[in-house]
Amino acid sequence: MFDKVRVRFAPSPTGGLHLGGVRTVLFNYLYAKKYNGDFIVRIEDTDQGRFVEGAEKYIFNCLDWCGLVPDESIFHGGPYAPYRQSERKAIYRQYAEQLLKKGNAYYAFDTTAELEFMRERLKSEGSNSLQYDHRIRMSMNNSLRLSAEETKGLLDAGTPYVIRIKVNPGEPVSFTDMIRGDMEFDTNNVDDKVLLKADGMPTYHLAVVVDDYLMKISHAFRGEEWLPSAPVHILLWKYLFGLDQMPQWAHLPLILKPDGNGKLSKRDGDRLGFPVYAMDWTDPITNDITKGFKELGFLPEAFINLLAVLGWNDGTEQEIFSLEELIDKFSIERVHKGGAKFDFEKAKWFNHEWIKKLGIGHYEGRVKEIFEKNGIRIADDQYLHKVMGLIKERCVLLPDFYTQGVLFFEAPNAYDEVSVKPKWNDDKKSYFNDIIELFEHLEAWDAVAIEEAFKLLASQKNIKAGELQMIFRVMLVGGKTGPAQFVIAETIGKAETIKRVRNALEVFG
RNA sequence: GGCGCGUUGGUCAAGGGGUUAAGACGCCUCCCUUUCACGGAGGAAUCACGGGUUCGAAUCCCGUACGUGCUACCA
Repeated sequence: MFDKVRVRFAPSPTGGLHLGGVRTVLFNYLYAKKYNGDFIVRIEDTDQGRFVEGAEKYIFNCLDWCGLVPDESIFHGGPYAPYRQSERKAIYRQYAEQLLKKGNAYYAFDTTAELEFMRERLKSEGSNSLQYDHRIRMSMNNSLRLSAEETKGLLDAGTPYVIRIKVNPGEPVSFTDMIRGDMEFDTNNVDDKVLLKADGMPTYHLAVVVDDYLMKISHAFRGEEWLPSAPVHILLWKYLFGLDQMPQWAHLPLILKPDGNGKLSKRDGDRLGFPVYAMDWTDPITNDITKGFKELGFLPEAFINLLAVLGWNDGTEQEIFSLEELIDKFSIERVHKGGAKFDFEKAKWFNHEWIKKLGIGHYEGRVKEIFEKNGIRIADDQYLHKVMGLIKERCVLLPDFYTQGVLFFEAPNAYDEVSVKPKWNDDKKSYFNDIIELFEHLEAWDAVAIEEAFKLLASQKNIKAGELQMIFRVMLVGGKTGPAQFVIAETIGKAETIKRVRNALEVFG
């Protein structure tokens, strides 16, 4: 039926790109690439009222950062252009008219007020259904109830109208969802959805079906929130192109907020202190910035990984997957049916793992930027590289390289005196005065040699080396943190080590 | 309210009639290290509930509860 796997991601350019959105892209992408298929990005901007400046470009930046490169899109071109629905407006009308002609759709002239009135009436009658459907359409202002002349008259007079699908009650609708299995719907409670709006733009329902057909989409994976309107799409496929042309569906589970219940939203992230968007999003009107995973210091490899295993696993104990491995191992059938709560702690764990796993070169540039943003000029890239190697296993997010690594660039300006004071005495003071001299004459300046000299002097002076080491550490970095103190000394160099010991000596008295 | 979808530790989850019900995150204890982290060894903690079916149910069926999604000329 389809000679090639073709999937699409169809975002609306209305703001930041949500975690759930990225995961939807990811699952589509993985499936397509697994079968050497195409990944298409189509912009669903049929609601001009919600259009947000800059959102399009932003979405592609996010995809780019994630490494999920489209084969066809508004920016990548392709044989089925245009890929922006607002530019395809005329196409949809054609199909709406075809539906009209076949009797599967009708004109509706009801005003907003009339629709509201209808719902009020239904509510007061105690009806369970407030929908515009077969139960009430013959009492509404549409071409089904009106005579042909009346309809023509309204049309000729330029009366605003929409085109609605005519859903026949009792018509069987079913499809096989690749995740949920066989699905059946009762068209008795499917409403006559608007297909073409008064402004001539299609609604999502018409647009997806038409574009999926025209763009030869073979598999359509989308969020679970679309399940209730799936029967409308199936019907449209049936009326317009035939069910044998329809893509295979899969409805992905939702990503839920970590506390309580409900779909994860931007607000939850703000409230709980973690990002929900892939990258920083600046609202063009309010200029409010919403934090993204990237800017918080996530690696794209980790971001992709954590999203992939939220609702999917390969059945083994493996948790760390590269994009290539995911393409190899992904199977849509193994995606869960139930939603998953997002756990930021686990998300950070993935990033930690990827920082350790990846070569420093993968993120060195970003770390350098972070240092410079914090006012530390990196004159020597080699040195930064070396420092990063020393601290990478203790960094969870990229900015941790700064907090863990500043000590290699700047002497401490405060000391953990609470730890040092109880152990500080004249013997120790003289020890450190002597060690300075010893260091100055040390030939080889490496961790092993430094440690040997350090311990030798300790035993000569009959002081426990352990206590001295702690103090030495505080002298070098200000607190009880960081890698092995002799390694620090080696790295910052002889002159700097001596300088820091001298400084500390003055403070400790 | 109606309709849909779902429900294995706190979280992610394996498992699909017979298991001591994996593993991971987080938490706790210990070891390593006189720092922190990494690493290692342990620990606490689970099949929503009620009925069936069956020799046997986390697994199959039916209810109930709970959650969630949709119910727009938004996607």
